[in-house]
Amino acid sequence: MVTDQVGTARTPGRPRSEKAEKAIIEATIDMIAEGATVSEVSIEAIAARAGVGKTTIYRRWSGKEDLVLDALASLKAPLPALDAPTVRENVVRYLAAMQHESHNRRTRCIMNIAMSESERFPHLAERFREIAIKPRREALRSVLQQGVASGELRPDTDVEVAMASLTGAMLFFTKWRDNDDPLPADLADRIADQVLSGLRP
Amino acid sequence: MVTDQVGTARTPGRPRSEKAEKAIIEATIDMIAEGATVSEVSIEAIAARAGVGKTTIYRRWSGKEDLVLDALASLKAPLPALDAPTVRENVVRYLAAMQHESHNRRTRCIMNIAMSESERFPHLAERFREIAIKPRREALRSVLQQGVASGELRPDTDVEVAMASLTGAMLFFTKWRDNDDPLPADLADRIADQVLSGLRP
DNA sequence: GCATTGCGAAACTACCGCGTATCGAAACTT
DNA sequence: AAGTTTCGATACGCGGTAGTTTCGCAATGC
Repeated sequence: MVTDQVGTARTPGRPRSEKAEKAIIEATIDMIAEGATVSEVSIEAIAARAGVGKTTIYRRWSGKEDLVLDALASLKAPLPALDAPTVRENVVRYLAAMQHESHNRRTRCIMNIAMSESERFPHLAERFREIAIKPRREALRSVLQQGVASGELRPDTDVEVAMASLTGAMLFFTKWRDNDDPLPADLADRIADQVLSGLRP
Repeated sequence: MVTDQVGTARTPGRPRSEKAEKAIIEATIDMIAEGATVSEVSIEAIAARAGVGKTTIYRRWSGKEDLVLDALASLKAPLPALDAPTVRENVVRYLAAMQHESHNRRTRCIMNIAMSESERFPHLAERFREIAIKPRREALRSVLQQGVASGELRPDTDVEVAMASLTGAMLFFTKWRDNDDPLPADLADRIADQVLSGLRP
């Protein structure tokens, strides 16, 4: 946004506070991560939580959607390294990362929006998948496709269905399990092994 | 609520309109099915849509949450008949029903609440799983357990992981596919076959 | 007929969020 | 020192919703 062009004359007057800007974005992300809908997050609440005047928000963003969009752009999901020699090991890493990050603040934020707001804020949701979802899917897709190419997976494997089975299973556990028991530590292994080996004898 | 005790003296005055009551519940369900959050559904909007005065609503329910709870209780999800001879066929029926009902009004309502509101309205979400989710899960669990007992599935099958892989995969397609292409008609078969057979050669 | 209760509509108070405007103070450039 | 811009705080008008009350009318039992 603000380009501190080196050597160029700075604008006169008090410079905008980076600290305030960060506090605003942090507050926004926090509230969404805590389960608030985009509709429910109010500019007033963000301002209060960030210890900032509303003016400071409106000076930077035109409205709520604009702010949320910027806040989301600041979320960069680190991908796990999928460079293990076997497909199984890479899949386990991927699933374990999913499980581990299901407690993460940013990840919860991502999940909440991706799952709930796609109908109400299609523009937001789309941009959002581009940033947070797509890279991960493509990494997993690549792992599976290489597995097919190398013969480690069956040649007639439907990669899309395989991805859905693996990630869908982990999502199922992390988001919709009935009880509140902690998930088993080896859940990623169990899902990977069972999907890879199948259910039939 | 109202107990028309047979033989007992009816209360004097005009009886409450069943038609109005149904219209109110229908309106509530419709709005949630169309993607509205519980927070976003307003009593005023419900009254307007049902062609009813607000008084008529407050005379019956104490508030929004109370009303939504009753509305949800009226949703009875019909289970597909899982009496086919093979596990595969029963699984396909189950998944096909999921896919088919992903367009259904009531089902969308169920999904929206189960996925989005669990953190904000835990009481609501819990009662809700009891009504709508649990019976289905148990039906599928039973199918898989019988498959293990009969030897059609491996004896070391992890039934919970298997359920997650199957239903998670279908959910993945019906709720989070990237594009808007129609889903393949044989999606249920493909998921079932691949999860049953596994990915390995 | 009369009392009682429910009906839809409307008005009412109370509250909350939006987006704007204004304030005195603070942080910069020149 | 003068001028400019941002700061946080506060107040404003507007619109929307909650929940209550009042109105005139409809439906029932006695």
